Amino acid sequence: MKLSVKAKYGLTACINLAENYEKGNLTVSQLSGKVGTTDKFLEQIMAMLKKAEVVSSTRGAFGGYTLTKSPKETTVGQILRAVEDNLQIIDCMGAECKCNEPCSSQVVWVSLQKTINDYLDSITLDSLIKGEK
Amino acid sequence: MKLSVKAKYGLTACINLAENYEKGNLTVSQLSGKVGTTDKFLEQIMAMLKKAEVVSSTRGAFGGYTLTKSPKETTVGQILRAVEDNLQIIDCMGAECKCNEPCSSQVVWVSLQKTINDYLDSITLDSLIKGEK
DNA sequence: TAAAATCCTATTGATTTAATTGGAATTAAA
DNA sequence: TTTAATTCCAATTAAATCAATAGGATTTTA
Repeated sequence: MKLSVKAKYGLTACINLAENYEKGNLTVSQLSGKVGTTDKFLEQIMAMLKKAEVVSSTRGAFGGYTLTKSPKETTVGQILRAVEDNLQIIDCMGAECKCNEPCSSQVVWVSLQKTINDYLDSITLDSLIKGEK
Repeated sequence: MKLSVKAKYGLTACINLAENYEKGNLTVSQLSGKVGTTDKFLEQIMAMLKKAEVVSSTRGAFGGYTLTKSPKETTVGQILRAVEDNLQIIDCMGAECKCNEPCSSQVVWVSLQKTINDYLDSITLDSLIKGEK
């Protein structure tokens, strides 16, 4: 049950955007330097964050990305769900389950999923950049 | 962040062993029928569970598998860690982290890891087969 | 009009997953 | 003592996913 590097790069990028929230835009190439990946790969990750409305962009020269909402209102859960296929831990969880019979372990997947989402939604970017637990 | 099918097959197998705990052994081929996979694939999963001492085996004719400890003492966390590479959600988490600087998001990975493990260790096989939440 | 930037889409190489295959070793019963 | 049933061990493979690379189109400011 590994998180992909998109989670790591996406969260790190958003932490940088949070630190810069009052100051304005950051470009992909500014962010990729901080994050430690290529512009082209981070572009794709930023596109996912934008689609989920976690970040907003302005195009053209002097453009870049900002957080859509303030660091206090942006949670780690919002970010990770945007870049990690909704953080879904298993396919077999709802009506789309292909099991013959309702499987006895499904209650575990459903409750674990909720535990993960609730926990990650309890962490805001603001708390992270202020170094709170 | 998907669980593999080993998690699903492994947990389902263990639930079946829990239901049979007073009655004795179950063979791989009995279990694979319940679980919905092939004998040969389930064999590999049972080997992982055995290595982690979640299950015990007896070889030869009339052999098979049982839970090492009672359903009350066996947790879902023990099972999933056995078959899912210790449930480790990201490589970059301890001394082995390859980051230049200690990354600002590491606190999230460490605390999420603990949240997942603690939650899954709070669920016993006994509670599952009795249908408790 | 030129430079800087996001946006869009396709391809690729490496890794991981989910099996499949073929047998060796062990044990109980006939 | 042989046979059938079973776990144990190790290698291979096909398909899927991941992480990146590539090439350009579009938009905006100076």
